[in-house]
Amino acid sequence: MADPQPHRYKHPHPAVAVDLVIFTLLNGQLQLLLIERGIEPYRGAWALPGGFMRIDEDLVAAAQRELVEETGIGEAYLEQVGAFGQPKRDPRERVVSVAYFAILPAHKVALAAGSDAKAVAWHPYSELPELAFDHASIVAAAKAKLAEKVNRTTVALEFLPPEFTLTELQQVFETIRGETLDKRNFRKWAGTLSYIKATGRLRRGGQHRPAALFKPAVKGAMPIPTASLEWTTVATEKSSASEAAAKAQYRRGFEDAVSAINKAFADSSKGVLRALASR
Amino acid sequence: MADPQPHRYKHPHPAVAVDLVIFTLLNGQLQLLLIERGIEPYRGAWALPGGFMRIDEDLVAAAQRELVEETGIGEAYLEQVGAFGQPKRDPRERVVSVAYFAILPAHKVALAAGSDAKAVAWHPYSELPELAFDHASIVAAAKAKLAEKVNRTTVALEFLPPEFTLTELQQVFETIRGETLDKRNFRKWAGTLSYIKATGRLRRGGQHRPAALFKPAVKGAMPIPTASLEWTTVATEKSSASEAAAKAQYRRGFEDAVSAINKAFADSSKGVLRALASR
DNA sequence: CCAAAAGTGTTCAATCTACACCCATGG
DNA sequence: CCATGGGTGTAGATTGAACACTTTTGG
Repeated sequence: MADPQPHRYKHPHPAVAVDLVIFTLLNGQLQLLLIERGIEPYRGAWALPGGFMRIDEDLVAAAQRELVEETGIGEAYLEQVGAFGQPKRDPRERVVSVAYFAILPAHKVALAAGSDAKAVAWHPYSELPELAFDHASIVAAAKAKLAEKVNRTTVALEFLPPEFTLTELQQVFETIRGETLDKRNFRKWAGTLSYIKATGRLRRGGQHRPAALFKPAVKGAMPIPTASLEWTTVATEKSSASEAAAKAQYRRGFEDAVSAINKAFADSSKGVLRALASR
Repeated sequence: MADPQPHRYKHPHPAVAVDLVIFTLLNGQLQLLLIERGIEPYRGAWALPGGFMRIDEDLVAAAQRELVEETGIGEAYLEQVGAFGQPKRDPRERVVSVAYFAILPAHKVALAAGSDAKAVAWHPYSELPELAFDHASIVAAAKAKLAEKVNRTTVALEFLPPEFTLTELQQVFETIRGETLDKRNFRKWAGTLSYIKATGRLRRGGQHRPAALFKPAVKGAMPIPTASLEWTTVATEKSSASEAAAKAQYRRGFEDAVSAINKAFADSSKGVLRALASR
């Protein structure tokens, strides 16, 4: 009863943790949520939010639970990045970590910051501090993953509020791809997308012409292939038929060298968007 | 000492297993290696080869070890598919499984079969039996992964011997993509690939014109992006500079519904090869 | 009337796709 | 000489990429 270590196994078992790479777009920059560690090891270093999987909990449920704990937000795009399991990645105990990446839309980010007593902060992806454990590798893999998917699925919408302008959509692509896109080509291409549609409403903002508002054409957060109308239709049917399975999973990248290759890879792929890059 | 369960933890720990989806091309079909289970649960069912990760062993090392144990082959392309961790996926104990897929070249497959006392057999992907556990999901995810990568990296070469003809290369693409390709377009495209080069030698086989032989242009098994020469060059430099990190990792697909979407996805992506499909 | 972002078309280049016949060999 | 797979080019369609000015609003 009072045994401090009541769980016994014939063979040694590793711990299984879930780490989250939570992306958002803030101030025109791709940012991610980090936690300052209050305990050893790596006390004072920044780390990805995460925690141990419970023994009766699905991996993705653990990721979702962590997301809620850190941000207060339960509805967000969540996708597996992969498993990271080098023996010495955690000096205390053998830990296999399954990384997920999440996307928070900018308009919900206010809620997310400071929901907890711990030191939690958004950091621009381009100016990350040194990270604890192997979290730099995880982040690199998640970013590669994100960059690839944004061109070929609807995940860009996950960064945006329910109504958005084409300029905002363009900024999502520009920020994640890290390059500027030609406005006319972008809008021409956006016009072919079946996953957004005009609301007919306008947003009147600053001292300039009001912008037409768009919204996702499909309800639900399931990111779907972009390219052609047929496929989009197929995917849509499927996704409504299997709402419960709606966590697409994905994994790419490993160490810095490999993720550099992966970056080249993503860029060189004939993504739907490649046409849009301007000089 | 005689404690049958000497490993104790404060919190319950899952077991971590590694499962392998071992692909090859045999008789013009994509096939994968399955093991007939001799013990409960799922006794008599076919399952993916796999086993538990050792406590001091890297995940990928565990995968490699399993690969050698099952096939006797240590050198093969190996890539992470992702982590599968539903609570009830193994009825005995909580098991989180990290799946890898491997590619064996046809000319080594003879070695692979029957290397063990267990019932081991190649099964065509198109006629798989019922699989134990959630292995059907794992296989679907691995296949989606494979189909996507074959269009955008050099993994096709992993199916082939060190020297091969363009027809053989075309068959790899056709088999994995599940469609026939136009010979002239394929060869035109293959001519632009920087990752293969002609050996100058010929293979004289049946009663027909001899075929020119090609070989991989880059040594080492690291699969690299295809699209443009620049990127290929970059990737090549990187890959030789980081031989140790040469296990690219990747994960996509989850359950049948999602992997169906993923299939649509892969097909709809403007892959390098799309031009080659004939009616 | 001025600043600021929204919005809009055309042209040229590159790649995609479809399609049919001759070639070299072994038997 | 014939059966078999190896090998080759071209034209039309589609998509990619570059490029600059007008419109509408708020202040």
